[in-house]
Amino acid sequence: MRHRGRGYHHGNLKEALIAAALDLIGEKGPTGFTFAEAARSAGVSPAAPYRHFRDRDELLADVAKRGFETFTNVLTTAWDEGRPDAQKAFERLGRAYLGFARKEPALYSAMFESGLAVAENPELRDAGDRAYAVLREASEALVATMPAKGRPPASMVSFHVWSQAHGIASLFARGDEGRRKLPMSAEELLEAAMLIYLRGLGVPDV
Amino acid sequence: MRHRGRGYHHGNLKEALIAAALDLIGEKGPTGFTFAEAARSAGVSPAAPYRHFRDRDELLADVAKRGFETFTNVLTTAWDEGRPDAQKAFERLGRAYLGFARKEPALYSAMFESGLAVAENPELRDAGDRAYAVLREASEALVATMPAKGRPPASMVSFHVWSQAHGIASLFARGDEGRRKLPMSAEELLEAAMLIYLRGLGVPDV
DNA sequence: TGTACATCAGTGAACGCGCGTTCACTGATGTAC
DNA sequence: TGTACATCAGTGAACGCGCGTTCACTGATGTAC
Repeated sequence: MRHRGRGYHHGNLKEALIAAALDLIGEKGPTGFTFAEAARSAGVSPAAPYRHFRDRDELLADVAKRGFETFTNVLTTAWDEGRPDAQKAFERLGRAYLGFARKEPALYSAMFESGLAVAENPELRDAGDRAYAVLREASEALVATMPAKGRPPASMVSFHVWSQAHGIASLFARGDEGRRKLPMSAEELLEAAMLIYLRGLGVPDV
Repeated sequence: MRHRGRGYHHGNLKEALIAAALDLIGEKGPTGFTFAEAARSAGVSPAAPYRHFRDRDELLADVAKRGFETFTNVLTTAWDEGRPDAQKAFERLGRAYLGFARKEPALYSAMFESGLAVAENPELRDAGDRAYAVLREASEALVATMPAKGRPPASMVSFHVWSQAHGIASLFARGDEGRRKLPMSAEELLEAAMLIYLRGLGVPDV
């Protein structure tokens, strides 16, 4: 874990490469970063990254995996086991979702717009599943506040929430130039959508 | 408009380049296509495209613009001026949205995931605005079926619908390997979301 | 504590490749008279 | 109708560039005895 001096050995190259990739993705999008440039900005020869990653895609997948892990943490914290009540926690969850997309555009695009075949990579898929599991858990808790009769399936609710949040994030809350203009904040838009949706579900006291 | 023979002059190179770009985008995503390859697959020297496009981005923008135009037509046809009633037409509109994303993944990704700064390009922005205008018009018609008291703003409704449809399209209905698995069809998911949302709005007879 | 040695994580030079772009050019087409 | 000429849309060779990747190598580190 030494960094100073930087003699022949870097000491922390793997992390440095991931950090560099993150910067580059932030600047040019997930397809715009190159292995060679990541090496250069880590101050290392172009052959060095091969000691840590088979190829460019493996590095990108690693970034996406960390993205999902961070995302899971952010969402879990926001959900906070549904305290003080499912609806309040749900609203926090939505804000946290957008906040992540906005503050970590590089991670978000590596996770959702990099063209990586998430389903083919077990580690990546698991990391993604764990993030989704938080939305799923929250949806279950929310559905449970409804009268047992006529409860919608929690899986459907979770997919609705996910795609609504993702749609708003990628159209209106992305951190780059692809963002569309909106006459309100993305957070307000999502919150309104969630309120209307929950009322439509018949969740009490919305 | 001659095509046969293909002597010294191609006769229709601009269109051929756009078609080639579309194929390449479909294969490798909007960032994966190159000017040179488009020229090659149009059967023309690498310098030829410069007679028709300033650079790669201008070609990409042209593809995206055509995408928005086609999209506008598809949505307009589906909406059919709200016949036979706003709700039925609205449902058709949603299906048409997903159908377009599914059938034309190359166009869809050029339009929404190419990293083009749509706002900076007037032609592109106008084309995008025209597509959005269809959603907006439909939202207005829908809102108009509600009692005047407590009508939600049509603009908000249109943004909700757009982002919900876009979220489902880009997570679950895309035509490439980035697609997530879903225990139902994307169309069913969107339709359910719209029904719940409309009920939440208080649209009568949902 | 010292030494020999295995292992690890870098180097740097080299390669082939495809891309974007420019250039002087040339064949085909359209038009004025 | 024919001819001269301007214009247009291509050619193909060339360039510099950065990338991905391989290779034999070497400096640093850790460990067995």
